[in-house]
Amino acid sequence: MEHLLNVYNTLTRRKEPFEPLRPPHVGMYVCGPTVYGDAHLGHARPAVVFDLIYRYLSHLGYRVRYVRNITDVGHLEHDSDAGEDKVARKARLEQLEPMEVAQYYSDRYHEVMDMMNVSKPSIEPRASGHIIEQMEMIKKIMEAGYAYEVNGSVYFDIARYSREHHYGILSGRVVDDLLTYTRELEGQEEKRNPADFALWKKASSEHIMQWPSPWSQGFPGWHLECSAMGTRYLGERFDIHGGGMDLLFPHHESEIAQSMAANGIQPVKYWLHNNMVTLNGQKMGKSLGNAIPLYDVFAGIHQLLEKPYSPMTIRFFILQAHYRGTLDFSNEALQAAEKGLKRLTAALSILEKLEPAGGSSWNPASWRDDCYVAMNDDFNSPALIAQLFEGVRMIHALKDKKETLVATDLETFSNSFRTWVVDVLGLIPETSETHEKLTGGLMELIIRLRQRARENRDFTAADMIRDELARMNITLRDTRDGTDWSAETD
RNA sequence: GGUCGCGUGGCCGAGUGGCUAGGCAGAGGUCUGCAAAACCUCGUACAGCGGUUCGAAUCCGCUCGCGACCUCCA
Repeated sequence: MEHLLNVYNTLTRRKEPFEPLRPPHVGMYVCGPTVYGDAHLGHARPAVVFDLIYRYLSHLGYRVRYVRNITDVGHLEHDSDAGEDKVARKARLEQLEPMEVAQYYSDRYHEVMDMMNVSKPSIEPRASGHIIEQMEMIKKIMEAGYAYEVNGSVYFDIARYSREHHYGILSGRVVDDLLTYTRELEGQEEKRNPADFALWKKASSEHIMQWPSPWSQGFPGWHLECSAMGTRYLGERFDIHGGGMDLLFPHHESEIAQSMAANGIQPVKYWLHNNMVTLNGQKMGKSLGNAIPLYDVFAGIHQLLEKPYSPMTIRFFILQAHYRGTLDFSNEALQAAEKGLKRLTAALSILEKLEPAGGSSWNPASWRDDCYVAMNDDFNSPALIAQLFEGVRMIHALKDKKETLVATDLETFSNSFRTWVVDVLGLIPETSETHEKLTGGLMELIIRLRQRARENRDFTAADMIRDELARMNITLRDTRDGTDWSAETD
């Protein structure tokens, strides 16, 4: 497995050669959605980004176990009703079982992810299904002396932990600052220190989701589920942990602390974080009313959208930016992405029809190598896409016979181009095979009829065919050697 | 206030010491019944001010602007 993949590790704040702990296996854990609402544009980013990483690692030959959790318990609504679970709160409002809500939004999440061709994780564990693992971890942390119980709730003891370990190793926080930071919040009086976080919370009587435990009838703290499920499925130490930058502190920082306390080992070798999404230069947030649900994006029914944007357009748009930079959504930018994607996928079908020549005028292997150079530099998908557009130019040049490739070179180029676009970037015109075959046959017939009309200089008929097809979003292009067609795929 | 990051041509977005990123939009041209596509050519950008250097968008400092996190938001 000779390659030179470098990844930016948040833990060390630098790019490092990627060397898995147990090659060829790679364990990757990514923080998934909290299922109490529909996924919006902000959720699309980590899903697509870590899908890219998963696909690329697999492409390199690694056997990746990709774990992405579903949080269906434990998130507290702190702004209004103190100590109430987000899922529970929504459930009460809609008079549904909490699990019904979680199931509904899980299904909706999966649906939009499928539409964007986001690969399913190898394992998708639910927090509510791993209460036992979480309680076991709390016990270990308590036995090690890093947690204390107050009134049925268990808190992680930051001050104690900081004596032997570095709380802040990931986020760059200074513990002394955290400990002296005296911002008063409700329900803090039980903690020895404001920086301490809950491992287990005693549930109030109206709290719907609760489980029995040695400490109280209650529910686990939020940071715990990822530590417990990551350990369960990937081991005490695994390769990659991903998520949004907003989770860096306190969530991921606390995960490290919990695992260190329970298992005595740094749980993750490479921490990868995707940057945030903005809309028209503005932070995206529910309170600002600009967190557009993906369903609305695909349907184009939001005020801020001029038109619908297809799932593939959103995917492509996300991939056109590097994952560690902020990404700004705007109509102008999305429309540019839409056209660029169209050009890229159109090249894919031209590629299939190319004929080999007697000689090669250039070397596709070096083109392919440049693609690897791009991706090996911390998954630089925008650089890869730039390289693919060079490939598009070449495809057109080959079609026009301005460049040539012998059969073996053409195969190399064709396979490589297709692999990058379809397998690694996951950009795929979503049509079924039989459907494609039928359409192809029909289109061939229509084009032949129109060609006959043109030969008879019956341009009225010829244009009518083209215009009617255009109304069905099918575009005809007359070229020197026949007529091409393409259809919108959204 | 603390920690971290960012500011690139009309828009988006790579690049991190010398060599055209790329996409979209725009202009001109080739092709063409028309159209569309494709192809060719064209903008000489890097927040501001200093400094280091033979040479800086790229390193250093300051200023301005933007953003993330600071108890549960991807």
